[in-house]
Amino acid sequence: MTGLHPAGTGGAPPVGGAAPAYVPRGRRPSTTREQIARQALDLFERDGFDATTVDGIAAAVGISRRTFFRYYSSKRDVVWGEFDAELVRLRDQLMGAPRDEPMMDVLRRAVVATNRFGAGELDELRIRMGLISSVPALVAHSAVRYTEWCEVVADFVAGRIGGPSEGLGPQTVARAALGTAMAAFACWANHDTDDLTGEVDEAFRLLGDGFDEDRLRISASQDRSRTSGT
Amino acid sequence: MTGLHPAGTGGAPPVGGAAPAYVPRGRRPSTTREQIARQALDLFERDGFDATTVDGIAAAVGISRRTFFRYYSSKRDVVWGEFDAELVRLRDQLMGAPRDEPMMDVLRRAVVATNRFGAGELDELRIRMGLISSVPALVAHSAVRYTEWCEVVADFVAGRIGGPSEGLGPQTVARAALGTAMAAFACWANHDTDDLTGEVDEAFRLLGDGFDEDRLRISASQDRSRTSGT
DNA sequence: TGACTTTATAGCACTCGATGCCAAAATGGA
DNA sequence: TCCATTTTGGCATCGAGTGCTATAAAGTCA
Repeated sequence: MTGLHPAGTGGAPPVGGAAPAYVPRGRRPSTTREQIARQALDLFERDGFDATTVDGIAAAVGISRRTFFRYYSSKRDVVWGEFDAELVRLRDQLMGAPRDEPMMDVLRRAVVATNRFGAGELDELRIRMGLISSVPALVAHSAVRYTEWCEVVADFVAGRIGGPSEGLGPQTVARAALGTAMAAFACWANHDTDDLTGEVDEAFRLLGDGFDEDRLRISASQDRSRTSGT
Repeated sequence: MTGLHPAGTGGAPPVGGAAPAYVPRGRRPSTTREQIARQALDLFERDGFDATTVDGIAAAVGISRRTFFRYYSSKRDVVWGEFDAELVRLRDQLMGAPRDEPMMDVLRRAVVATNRFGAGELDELRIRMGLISSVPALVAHSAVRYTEWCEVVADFVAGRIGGPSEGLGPQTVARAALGTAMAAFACWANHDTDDLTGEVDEAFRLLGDGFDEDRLRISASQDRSRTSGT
């Protein structure tokens, strides 16, 4: 069985050296966030997000409804997985960039870098993103989750151009960048493209060019040739 | 009393000419959307959005809880008022622009035009936008409402550059434009600026310039001088 | 082995938003 | 007065989410 403490499967607690290794005490958790997420995503795919009840998820996992809410604070949050960790990565990417690299280049590279996933993760990610960008309840919730994302970007922009991160400039860049990333994700999740980072990269280049019309036409015609041709 | 049929206060039904004037039949509505909205916004301001219950709103208006949901399909929707009408205006503005005017200029002018309000409306609008951009439940719901807005813009962009409106280009422009508009609104609603259209105009100019760093610095320094100076 | 502490869980009661259903009230017309 | 029409109100129901409490499972220490 899975779902035991990180220490192992009922073995002796780690006693070694001076390292303050965490010794688990008390009753062991009967499941994990990952286990719940897998079950829930299966049900979401099979029955739809709205038709799946928390009771149903809990029953499928073998826990009580009340326990579910101790692992995830809402049904919506299940779809988001470990999003918080990605915010940290984004901030690191943005703050770690050389000061002389153009701001929008840093932004593009950072978003691309934080969205590089292994082939194994892409399938599940596509399911998650497909849900987030199509189920109304999740579309709604996304605005809340992405608020933190915007704050990270706005802080970065404010650090580059001066002034408070609440100013019009940083806020506009942050929200426009968010929209750009969301568009790339939605296109990737709902269409037949395989290249997520490519979509993100392209979208941010369009943004950085101020959505130059000629540039957009070229991008659109490449889309067409890639979809129909070859 | 207000809240009667458009025809008047119990007067004779309009019988004139061949015009298919709507003759009201059946029981008269006991209130209006506007009346409910006013009461609700008062309560939202006084007690906060979450602390205000639908029962409370209904009681304040003098209707039943069930009737409330016949006027607004959710508590959140009250804050949005007659948003649908604005979508029509936006589409008209975009589609009515001359073909040789640059795309991003059309977009900027259209958004500015649809957000020109009289002095009398601005106070209530500020309350609405303040709620929408700060209360989590409303931030969430905004994503759903703004989806339609994005579709209008994406259709316009697709018409300009060719290709489907679901393509990466139109979707990216639409969502980035939405973010830009949202940032301008939030800055106006939460800060001390009076000039809503000015904020929107400036934000879209920044976007159209591809968020040029020098341009952003100038904008930020103007912010500072306007806030502190004079 | 038997307390004792710690941690996770289950179950219950409750609030609130939202929906479906049906009876009752109000209105104009025949 | 009876009828068709429309709005309203009340009720029952569902589902998400929360607070509270008792209990189960684990390690520790004597």
